[in-house]
Amino acid sequence: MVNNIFRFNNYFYSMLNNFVRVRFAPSPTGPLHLGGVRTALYNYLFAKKHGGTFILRIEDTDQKRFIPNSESYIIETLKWCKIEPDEGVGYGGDYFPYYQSKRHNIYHYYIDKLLKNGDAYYAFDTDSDLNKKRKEYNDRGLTFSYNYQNRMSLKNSLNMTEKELYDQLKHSSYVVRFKVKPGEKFNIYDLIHGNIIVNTDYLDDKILLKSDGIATYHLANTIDDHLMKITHVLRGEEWLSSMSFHILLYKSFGWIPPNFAHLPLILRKDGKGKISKRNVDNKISDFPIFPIQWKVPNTKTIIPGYRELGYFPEAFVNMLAFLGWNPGTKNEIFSLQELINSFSLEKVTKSSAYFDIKKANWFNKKYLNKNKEKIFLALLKELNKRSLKYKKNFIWKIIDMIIDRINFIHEIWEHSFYFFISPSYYDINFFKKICNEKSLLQLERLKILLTNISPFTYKNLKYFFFKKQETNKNKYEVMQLLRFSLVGILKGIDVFIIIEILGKKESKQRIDNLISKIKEKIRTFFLKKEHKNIDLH
RNA sequence: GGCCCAUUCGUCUAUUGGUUAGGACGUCAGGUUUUCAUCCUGGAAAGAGGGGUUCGAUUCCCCUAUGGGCUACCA
Repeated sequence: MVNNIFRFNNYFYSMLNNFVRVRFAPSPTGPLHLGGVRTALYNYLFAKKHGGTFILRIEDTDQKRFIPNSESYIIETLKWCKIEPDEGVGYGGDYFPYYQSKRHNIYHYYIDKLLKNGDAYYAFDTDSDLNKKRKEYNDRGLTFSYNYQNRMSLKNSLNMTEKELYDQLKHSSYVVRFKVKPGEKFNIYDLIHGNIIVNTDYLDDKILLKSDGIATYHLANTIDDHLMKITHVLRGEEWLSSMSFHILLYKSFGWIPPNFAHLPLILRKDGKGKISKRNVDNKISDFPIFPIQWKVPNTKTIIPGYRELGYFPEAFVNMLAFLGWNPGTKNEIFSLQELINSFSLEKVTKSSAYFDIKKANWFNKKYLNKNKEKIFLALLKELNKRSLKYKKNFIWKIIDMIIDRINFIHEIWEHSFYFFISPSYYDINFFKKICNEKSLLQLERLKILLTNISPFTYKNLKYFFFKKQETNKNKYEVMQLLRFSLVGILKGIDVFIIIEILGKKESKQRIDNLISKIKEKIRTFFLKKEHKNIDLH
């Protein structure tokens, strides 16, 4: 018989009372990655959607894996994304402390309860004891599991007299394990995955309290979620397997479990598992996985994040939201407020996703127009760097002409420099092609043509080039030469706009520059040739 | 190996028994731009496979395959 009791928990109750409390609970073991930020985002969106509270809790139960600066990294990331917590580490609240490392006495209080009611027991097996067992099982093609089948033959309080137990507790270190009752089948309900049938025969007796006296994630997490009145647990799918065990814990304490929603994972493109913060070190990932830059401790290495790479936080958040969730509309550009308004757990996908950096870039481009002020500042910075002074209006005019050609702010200079400075570099392939007398002649003619054009306006320039010069069969070539001398590459906006903006004098000067460059090249070429001839003799 | 989850164009996804299976990114072609990009128009592109249930399955069930998670005194 399947027990259906956990399907109807406090979900409807909490929704009806507009009382939603969710938590984002990372461990300080390094920087957050894409998946972590998305989990935080969904928690935030869900909380805001229901007028609830978004809590930040630091799960620092593993001292060995602690990495300094993780916490500040997490908070800075949430700030950058504009999804700040209402409560928790760095934000205060009535359910403090929000560090699990500061809640030892709480966990001990509750573990005693479990010990007393027989749902937990002491275990004294050492690492080497267990490793030996694992090897034994492995040699027989089996997997060792500390469970109901063999717990009675292991070193624990279940098969000790009171005196033996007393002596052991006095003299050796111990862990506390949860005692799973075998032979039970029940239903657990996940808001995204639906009903899942659990058979306790497959569960193992998980450790609740480590030998250093610190609670494991499982215990701490369960107690904290209850005590902090968390209504919905939104976390990564890697926790789905532990959910049944967590439900059992709630049951043991006599508590109503919160609602669970296990979010799909973000997978690596190479099909080798979920993304992890370690991917960056191994250079496995083909896309950046950190939201903001991470300074690797004890080294000088700095790994740039999306912020440093030029992504707007709004674009980053928009893109992340759509990776595993979809409102079903055709439009995909959503502000944070729009995301909040349309967010729902029912629309979260069940399956894992592969990340596509090209789509991320497209999202960023879509946010360029909303960040024009920042583009202006970036361009101004480039000009200041070169001690160039231009009127505001002029700079804005250039930005308006260039904005469609870029994806990121930092691309503005390479697409607009030619309005401010003469090209310092010529595209080598095209330059090679035009290193000849014919081009020189054409360039000289161009100069004369420009000299004669008056007034020097876009309209007039176009007229002279196309109408008056219609006998010229090499129009295309001439245009290329003109653009090349002005820009240095065969790219950029309408060449007549460029000339008009540059003016007659500057345009002619740039043609002259190219002429002398070509002459120089031809000269050195012949010199080399002569040397070769001499060498031959 | 065991347990669990998933499976629609290359990628993100829509569709909750009846659709010419829709959109977005990317890609390709054409147009505009005498360049390049933008932009516009159009094209190619998907229900993992096999069984059921049904008048009818992408949708429900089972099996297989594939991918993923968990299987730690890590979270």
